Formats: sequence, structure tokens, C-alpha cells
Amino acid sequence: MNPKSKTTAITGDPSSACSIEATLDVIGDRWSLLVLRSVFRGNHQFSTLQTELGIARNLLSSRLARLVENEVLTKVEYQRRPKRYEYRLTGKGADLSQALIALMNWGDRWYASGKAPTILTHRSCDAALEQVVVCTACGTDVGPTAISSRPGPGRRT
Amino acid sequence: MNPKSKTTAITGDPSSACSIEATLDVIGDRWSLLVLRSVFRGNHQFSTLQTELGIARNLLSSRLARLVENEVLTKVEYQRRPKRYEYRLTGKGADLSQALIALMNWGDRWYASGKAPTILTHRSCDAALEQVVVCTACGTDVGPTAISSRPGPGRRT
DNA sequence: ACCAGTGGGTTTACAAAATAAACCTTCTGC
DNA sequence: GCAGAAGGTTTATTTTGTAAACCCACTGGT
Repeated sequence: MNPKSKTTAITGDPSSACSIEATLDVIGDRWSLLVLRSVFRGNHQFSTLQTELGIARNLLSSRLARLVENEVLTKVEYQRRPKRYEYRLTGKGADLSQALIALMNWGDRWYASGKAPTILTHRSCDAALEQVVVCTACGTDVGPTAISSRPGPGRRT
Repeated sequence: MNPKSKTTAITGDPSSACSIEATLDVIGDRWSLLVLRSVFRGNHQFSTLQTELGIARNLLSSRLARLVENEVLTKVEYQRRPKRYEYRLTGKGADLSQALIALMNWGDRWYASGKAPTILTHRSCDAALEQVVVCTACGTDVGPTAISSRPGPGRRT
């Protein structure tokens, strides 16, 4: 589009040459992930979100609109007369759980000094969860230094 | 600290009541994660990062300073006369790989239409990787709807 | 000796985004 | 017919981000 490729940054266009960038185009601002965390926790109404987060109302409004536009949330009328709306996660939104869990775990490891503020469990077992990266071939847990990166079929640069 | 708890938002203080918030206090702005992605990819110099990302130089400067201050990166003099520096991931920084992978995977699933721009592999197997959340008790892969959340020992609210 | 080029920044002027507070609208229940 | 709740929008102000210019130390070429 631009000959000198100015659009390397946050472009607002999720069809990026990098999937991290694509993701950040949707949820990579100061508030979106906090809004989503709150929705994951069960807050679905505008007022509740606003109070819990302390976000300015106009910003919350625009963030929710953007998340709805990007199909991460849906706006559902849960009452008529007076009309009341709530925001629910779509499948795509729920699929962000892995990312939120990764961010939470990092915060736990480096800022919670062994005492996590929130613990996630398997609903049926009530046991703790663990997030791992595994090799689809050998099945072993792969740490950051054993990871290699190569261009895939969607590479555009 | 503040009686009416105004500090629910992005406070710049990672010792938050929520680990997601703590994490976002460190890397939750428009650029930090993109800078880190670039460092993960092997770009360690100021100029290289600036050119690759298209970020304003003063912003890159302040982001790098903040990441160094928070011990995500270290600034290493790799040459004297003239002095040249490079930025390297610390252990804490490398530990963000899970989060970057989660964000990348989400982008792959929802914006790459089956063709990932980048593929991560197990260095020794050359096979694809998979990120999963597993139960420490039953060992099964736990999807977003089977996850339960409860307050942990570090809860402060 | 001079000058261009490289690396790693800082300063400055300007534009965009965030914040806080006030305001608006529709409806209910008293 | 008034207060209060829900879900916003408008407005003024402050904070951030952006782009371009500039600075400094040094090297290698002429």
C-alpha cells in the first residue's frame, strides 16, 4: 500500500504481516484487555465495567464499540422498556483466554511473590491449571530457548 | 493507598491486586510488546528496532528505558570506542514468550485465514508447537469454558 | 585536515488520545 | 412529577504520541 511501508506499527488493520501485530491492532491498547478481563470475570454491563475499572465513560464506550466491531464481544439487549444492554464474549473473544492466562501467569511469577491474587482451576477437578507449549511431534514441554521461528505460508514481507 | 481506590487502572505500579494488571503496567502500552517481539526475533540495536518498527525515536528510547528499568531487557555495551549498546532479554523478558505466543496464535486463528505468517517449531524436532492449558490433576486439555476462578492468597481487594 | 556516515540518542513543535466532569435520554417506582 | 438507574454523548483540559531536526562520539575515506 505504502511504498516505504509506513504501516509497520499499530495500523488499526488486523490483516497484518504479523499475527502479534494483528492481535494488538484489536486489543493492544491500554484498556481493551482490562475490559476483557472484567467481562471474563462476569461483568457484562456498561456501568459495572465502568465502576470496576475506573475508566472514563467515553473511552469505555469507544472500546466496547471497537471490540463489538471486531467480533470479540456482542451487544445483547437483555431487557426492553427501558432498553438495557450487556456485552458478552463471542467465541473469538473467549478464545483470548489463552492470552489473558499467559499475561496473568507472568504477573503471578514476577510480581505476586508466590501469592497469586487469582487462581484458575479445572471446574471438574478443582485442581490448578498450567499453561505449556508442547511439541506436536515429541510431546515435550518446550521452553523459550528451544523454540525456533520460520516464515509461514502467510508471510507477506 | 487511595481510599476510593482510584488505582484500578494502569497505574505504572506493577504490584497490583491483579496479575493481569501488573503485567499490563509493564508491557501494556501500544509499543512495548512490538518492541519485545522484535527483540525476540533477534533485533537488539536501537537503530534496527527503530527502522523495523517505524516507532518514533524518542518513544523507542523511553520504552526501552522502561523495559530495562523493569528488568525485562538489559542494556549491554557490546563495543567501546565508539560506545555501542544492545538490548537483550533477561530471564524475566524471555519468560514473556508464552504471552507473545498466545497473542500470535490468536492472530493466526482469527486473522491469518489458515496461513500463518510465522511458524514456531521445536528446535530439535522441527515440528510445530501447540500452546495448551492443562489440569495439573487430570492432565487433560482445559478449554475456556471448563475454567473456574477463585481468589488466591495474594488477593488484596 | 576535512567530510560523510553510523549508532544512539535528545529536543522541539504539533497532532492525537486519554481523562474528568457535566450533560442527555428513556424508563421505573414512589 | 421527582429521584434514581442504565447507557450513553459532549466538552474542556491534560497527557501521550509523532515527526523532524538536532547533537555527540567516533571511523574510514580522500
